[in-house]
Amino acid sequence: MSLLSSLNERQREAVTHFEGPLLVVAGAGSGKTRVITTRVAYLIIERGISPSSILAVTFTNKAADEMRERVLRLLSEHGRAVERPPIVSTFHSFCVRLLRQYGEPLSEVRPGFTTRFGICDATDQLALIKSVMRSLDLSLKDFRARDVQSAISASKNGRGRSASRVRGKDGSTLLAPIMDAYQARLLEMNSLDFDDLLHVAVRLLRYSPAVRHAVRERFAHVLVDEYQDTNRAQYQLMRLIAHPRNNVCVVGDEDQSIYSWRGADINNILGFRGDFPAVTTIRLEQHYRSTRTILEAASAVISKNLNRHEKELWTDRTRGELVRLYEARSAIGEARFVASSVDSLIASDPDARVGIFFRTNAQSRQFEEALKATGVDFVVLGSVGFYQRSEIKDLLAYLRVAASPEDEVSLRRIINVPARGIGKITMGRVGDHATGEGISLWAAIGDLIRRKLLPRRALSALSSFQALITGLKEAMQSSGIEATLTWVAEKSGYMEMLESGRADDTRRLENVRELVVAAKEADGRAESLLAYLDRAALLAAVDRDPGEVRVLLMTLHSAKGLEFPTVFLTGVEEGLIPYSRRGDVLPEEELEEERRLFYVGMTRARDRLTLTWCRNRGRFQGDPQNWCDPSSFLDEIPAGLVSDISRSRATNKPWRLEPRPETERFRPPSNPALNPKNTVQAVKDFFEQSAVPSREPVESAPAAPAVPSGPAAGSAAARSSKLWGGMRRVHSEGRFALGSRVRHRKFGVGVVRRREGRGPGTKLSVYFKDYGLKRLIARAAKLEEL
DNA sequence: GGAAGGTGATTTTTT
DNA sequence: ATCACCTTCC
Repeated sequence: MSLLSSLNERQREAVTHFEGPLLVVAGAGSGKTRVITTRVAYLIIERGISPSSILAVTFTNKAADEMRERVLRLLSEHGRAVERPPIVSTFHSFCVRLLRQYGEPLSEVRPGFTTRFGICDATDQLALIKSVMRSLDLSLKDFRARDVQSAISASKNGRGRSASRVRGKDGSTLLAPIMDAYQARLLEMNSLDFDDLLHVAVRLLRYSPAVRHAVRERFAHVLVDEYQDTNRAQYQLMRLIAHPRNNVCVVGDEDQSIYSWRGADINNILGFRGDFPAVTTIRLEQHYRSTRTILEAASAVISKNLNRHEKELWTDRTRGELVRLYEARSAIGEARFVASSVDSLIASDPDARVGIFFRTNAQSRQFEEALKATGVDFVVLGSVGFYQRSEIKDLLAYLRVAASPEDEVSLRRIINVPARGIGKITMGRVGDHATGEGISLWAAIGDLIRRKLLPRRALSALSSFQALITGLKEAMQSSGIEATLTWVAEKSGYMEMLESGRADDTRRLENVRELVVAAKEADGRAESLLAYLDRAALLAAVDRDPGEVRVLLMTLHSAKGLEFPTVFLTGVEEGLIPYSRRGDVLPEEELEEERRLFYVGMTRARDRLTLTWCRNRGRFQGDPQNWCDPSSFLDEIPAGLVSDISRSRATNKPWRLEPRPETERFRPPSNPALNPKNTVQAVKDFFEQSAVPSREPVESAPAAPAVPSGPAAGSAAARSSKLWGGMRRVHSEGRFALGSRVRHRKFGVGVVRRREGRGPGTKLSVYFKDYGLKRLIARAAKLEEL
């Protein structure tokens, strides 16, 4: 069978275009990935391009893996075995390879740079920012490290937007000094953060003619998937590599651009023609995925965006079922509805695959619990990534420190984990010494020990740490990754800490075991330690393989690029805008991005799409600011395409709380002529004129005993009504019979109501008469039986 | 000085 | 759930 036979005419054009720039505007479900993979195979088979001189970049490791696999399958189907396959990778991992292989000349312009640089991931970055802020005598209370982090990223990507958010109480902007110090620290420890990977790669290509030449010689064709999500640095990189042949093929869809907060610049796609005047543009407008109903509903939503090319997707698929709407009373009700629907669906259809989408990772928990209760097998993509979990990062940090002791972030991370007597004060002194002598922390430790400049106790603690790392280095020389890892987990006392710890550490122990398995696999591939650490740093949770499981939970962001016969798009009230932005006025740009996100979610569905929401969500229940109603984007879908809203029986009961008055909600002006800048002003005026919705006290308390007494109504404390008696869960050293009375040092007398597990770390649910319903007690409680 | 316990605040999306 | 910061105990 010919490579091209299953393609439509437009797709074939895109595949067979040979030299010169090519822009493929590929709407959702128009066969984008198929075009790009077939094109790679076509270039190799029909045009005789050497596989290894083709570079294809995507945004996620998952997409890269899939593309690589599909290309190789196509090649083998057409009887073409390849020794050196095309390079299919993410921008970031491509940059790492580039810098490790060709990076040497950079040491001339970037002092201290070597090709053994470390990678500073988001968590490391946050830790480093906090450490920098402390050394600048800035309290974390005055500035939020997260804000600084996004401001640094925004600034590196040429967007000053969030810089203004970083202000002290006096209104001063202190971003510049923090950034300078942060960048200096990265340089000192020869580390690159995610943004740097891109920028430094660009810098390398600009600086070194030899490298530039070599890379351009190497890659005859460059292909970029999800082009609408490229930021400036990625764009520059692409141009630098493709120049001067400009054999560059970009495939994208501005309607699916959902990463502007990461610096993705929609103008890269809207303005591609300006940069490559000779470009051939091909539009893929035939939609293969969804039923006509789903496609029309999604198109109706996205057509409200102003900042886009007119584009009309069409399909010859049948109308199919209406888009279903479901309103639950609470988040739990929503989750139960989804779970029971999924349950009956997969019971009746053995081939059913279901995607459950939500806006934020935190929202997945309710669905996990409901699915578990129903007995449905599922996999959660994302949430806290395996390689981001603290126990995993801790152990990898040991390896990093041994591989390069200058890695200050990793050093600080593990120097006192498990606790070995090196506290804040000692570390402060070590830090001062390092700064004073102009040496690294690791060198400072050695120096302090040699010259005996600290109290004896601190010195001996530091010495034992130093000995541990030295021992680790030796272990690393002589054995594989798995053995090294096991060695350090034992010798550092880390395993002991987890094993002797509380009940909630069993999960961590399992994770450590999983890490050891991963290390074993890396050994099996004869991977170097450095390569292993690179991969761990760049691997997001989303990239884990779901295997054969048919029900997948994920955020809308990680849903891009996937498709499911059945999709539940949840939490659509307020048009998906997350809690933290509720009540904020979104600038038009951000509103459009929310709409694109909604669009991405809808167009993942092949046959069945259900939109769900609830009126009262999670811990914000009862807060008038967070009463929800399904408006915004839902209103934009023509009525003929959606079912009537169905509600749970509970929901049909009268509301305990009044819905939020309609007049207090801001609707962005829909006049296309309106300048975004004026819009901001219009928004301000709106809130000046109408009374700003206030956080008035809640009249009826949530379903619970009345509040006996408490702080002023309207405050956070009053909203959560925390002075009830209630069930506490405590981890206990001893075993207590159900119903027995116990005394807690602080909470007084309580009754054991439930017991989970046995032995040390037994979880007890204890009813204390006068304890606030604020949180579970996770630490071992000292209980005595009465 | 360090460790451990306790308290209140905070939480978008990802390489 | 996790973090910063405080108190208390050693």
